Amino acid sequence: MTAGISIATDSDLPIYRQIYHQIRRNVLIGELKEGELLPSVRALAERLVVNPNTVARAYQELARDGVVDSQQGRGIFVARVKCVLSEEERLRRCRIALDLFLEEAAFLDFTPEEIRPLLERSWRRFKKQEGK
Amino acid sequence: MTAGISIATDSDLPIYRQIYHQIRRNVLIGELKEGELLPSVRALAERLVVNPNTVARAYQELARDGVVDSQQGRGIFVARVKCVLSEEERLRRCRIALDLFLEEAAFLDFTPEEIRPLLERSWRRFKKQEGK
Amino acid sequence: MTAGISIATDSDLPIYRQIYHQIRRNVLIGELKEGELLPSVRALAERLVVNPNTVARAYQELARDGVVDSQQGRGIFVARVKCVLSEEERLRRCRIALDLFLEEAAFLDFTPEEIRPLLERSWRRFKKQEGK
Amino acid sequence: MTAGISIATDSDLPIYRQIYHQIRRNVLIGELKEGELLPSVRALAERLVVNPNTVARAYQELARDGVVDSQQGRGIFVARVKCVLSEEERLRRCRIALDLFLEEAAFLDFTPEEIRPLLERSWRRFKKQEGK
DNA sequence: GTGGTCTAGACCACG
DNA sequence: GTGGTCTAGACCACG
Repeated sequence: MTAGISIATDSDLPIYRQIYHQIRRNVLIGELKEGELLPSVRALAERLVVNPNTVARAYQELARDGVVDSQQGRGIFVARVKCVLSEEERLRRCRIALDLFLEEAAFLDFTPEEIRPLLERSWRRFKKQEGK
Repeated sequence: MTAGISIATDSDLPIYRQIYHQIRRNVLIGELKEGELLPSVRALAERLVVNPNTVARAYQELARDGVVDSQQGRGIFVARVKCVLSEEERLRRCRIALDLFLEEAAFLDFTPEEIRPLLERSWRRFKKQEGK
Repeated sequence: MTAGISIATDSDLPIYRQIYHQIRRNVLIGELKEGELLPSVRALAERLVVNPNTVARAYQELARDGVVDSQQGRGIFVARVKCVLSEEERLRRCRIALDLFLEEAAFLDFTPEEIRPLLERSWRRFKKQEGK
Repeated sequence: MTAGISIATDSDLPIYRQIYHQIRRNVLIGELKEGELLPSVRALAERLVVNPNTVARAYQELARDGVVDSQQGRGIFVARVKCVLSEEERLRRCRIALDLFLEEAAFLDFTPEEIRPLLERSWRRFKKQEGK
């Protein structure tokens, strides 16, 4: 299901990154199941009212990151089994992402005590991931 | 102390944003103290081997975000009083940052159980902020 | 409509701030409607006979203040939803602006009685804003 | 009395303009009376912990605008009888100042209804001016 | 000395 | 086509 994808014109992320993240997120929370067929580039572009090249680029990066599998002439399928990065790389990237978040939270004057409940709530959405 | 600032030319963040984040982080963890004088635009530009305009832009954004005070003819000082955003905006931005982090963590196959210790450790660095 | 923008080279405000204020004002009085496309950086620069960087800087500050949305590769659109500042900050800034005005008015030997009608007349232009 | 003068390091106004405005304001609200002797450049510079040149410049502009009267060797006195500008110029400058204020207020999402009480309160300070 | 503004012009990212 | 980044370098305002 890609029905939930929406473009925020005021985002600082380029459109293709917004599409990338929303599809990746839907895969990660189990909204999009492994093997599921994604809409064609043209179909999704039409629905989101964006340039087909933009959708194509999002799909391309999703394929590069192993989130989807593009099968010539058949379509684009949810692939995502598991992350192929080395332990070291996984940890490194996780720390970078975590640091960015904490810096922003600190800038916004959030304390750990305030963040904890936000975190708990958001985590629930990703829990489906846990069993894997 | 701004000795730790370093530029990654291969980063997806522009140079001025890298400088911005590194200084902001140092202020938020208390590495740079309120009232402290930052290196001059020219001095930092020379050290980082970037154009003075690039450093000036980073300083400028730090100033508009209330992290530093820029004083014509004197220099740039650490300011950081508190966030001027509305509750609504603070929460909105925190959620965006949190979602970005969690999606990345999920993509990297981290489970909440694995993230928790990383989080606890990283928080400590920002705890100095808490008393405010 | 941005036809009315004009640059005073003898002003104490820098060019990019003049552009900033004139566009912001047009948005606030409803002359520029939400969603409307602004002239491109290059087009406006040519019209005003200033460097494109100068226009870009004005647009950039308008974007960070939520007055416009900048969309990579598409253009810049009128956004203006609402102010994201805290009550405290809104009040603080309003007072600063008010004090500046009243001091100038007093310097010019205006009495409250003289100012009142000027104020009433000028307010009408911003009234469109009120329903929001 | 110039005891109330204070420098805000985080202001976007240069120091000499801050001094200028604070003295001018004190004269306009009657805090500083006509004929009163102001502190010497050196004395005020020492008190405010700023460069004497900075104070000198503020005094110079106050003299140019007819707010103070610098008497060689005797000192600097509050002059201020009345504004010497033409009707046309007074009105023009008042309108510019008013427009700047209203634009800022509108940007901050203030409505005329909210501004009115702020205005009434601030006006009281300048009422001493009224009888002139 | 300090930071702020502006120009000219290159090059890239996005759609 | 669009906006975003960066450099090089001039010149000004401030202290």
